[in-house]
Amino acid sequence: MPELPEVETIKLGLQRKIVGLTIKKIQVLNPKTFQGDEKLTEGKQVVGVWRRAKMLGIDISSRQSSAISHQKKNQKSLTADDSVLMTILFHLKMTGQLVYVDKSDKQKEKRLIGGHPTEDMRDTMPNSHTRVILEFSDQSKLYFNDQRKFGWVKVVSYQSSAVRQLLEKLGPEPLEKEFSWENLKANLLRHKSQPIKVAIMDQSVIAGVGNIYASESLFNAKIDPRRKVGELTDSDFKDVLKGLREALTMGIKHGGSSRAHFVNSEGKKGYFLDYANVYGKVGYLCNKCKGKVEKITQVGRGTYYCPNCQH
DNA sequence: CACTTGACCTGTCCGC
DNA sequence: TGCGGACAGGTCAAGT
Repeated sequence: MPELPEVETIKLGLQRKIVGLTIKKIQVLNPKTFQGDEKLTEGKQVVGVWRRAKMLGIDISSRQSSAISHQKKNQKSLTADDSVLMTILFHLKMTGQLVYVDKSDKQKEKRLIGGHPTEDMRDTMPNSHTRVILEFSDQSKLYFNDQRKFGWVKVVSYQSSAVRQLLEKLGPEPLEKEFSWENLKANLLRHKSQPIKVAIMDQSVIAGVGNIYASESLFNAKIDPRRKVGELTDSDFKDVLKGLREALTMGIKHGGSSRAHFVNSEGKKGYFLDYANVYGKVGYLCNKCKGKVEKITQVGRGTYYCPNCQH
């Protein structure tokens, strides 16, 4: 499931809710989902929530409230602040969910996302797919659910080289202003013979793009997903970056994509797919040209595109 | 090396 | 209705 916009949606939700809370304990229901020492988190305070690529981190510190306002500002970079020693790192892979439940949720407010009434799974937590539960000292809980058990939760130290390597091999964040089409071109050209669709899903080229947004981005860019990176012109690279940013921004705006599993931190779906041009639309008529949207397979994954619009 | 396939898991949907 | 197979947002590791 979760690509950049979905993880970003969760991050934004959690930043509002759990920063400042103290962790009482972590309950591990599926040992294979969890790595590290959960005891290290007990009594620690959440000082920040960040996203990098499709990973989400919850920073914890034993230091009291003074650290919080400072930490809230910039959660992306690994700050030099030595009060942040540990982070709880999550990867949701295909079916992971992070659902936060506190007592006030009993009086469920009816909210709309993208004009749609939303479902709410908070009152059915935990369920048969719950793998890890973070319990906070105010009795609220954060549930990590994952039907397929591909996802993971790790308690790690920033000092550990394993974590640094994990984060360092990721490409740049596509929504950062400093990231230019020249950067994108340079990274893509390391994979000249790959089809562009495959190359933009490579996390070392750009961070956070998965199967849905790869298809949508190339539709925006009017570029055929099968074209080899080495054949693209500068104008194409510019279009790819613009298309990526459009798709990812729209994804965040509509609260992510819920094909089957994705829900935000409030247990509610996202509606980007209602606005998708090609993903999941085989046989539908293209919004732009009224031609037929087609599906092909690349590296074993479905790619959707409009042969008439994309060249 | 680059590229492909399989593995990790569970669930749903579709065709026979 | 039942059963087998394909497929599903992601990433590794191993094989060719």
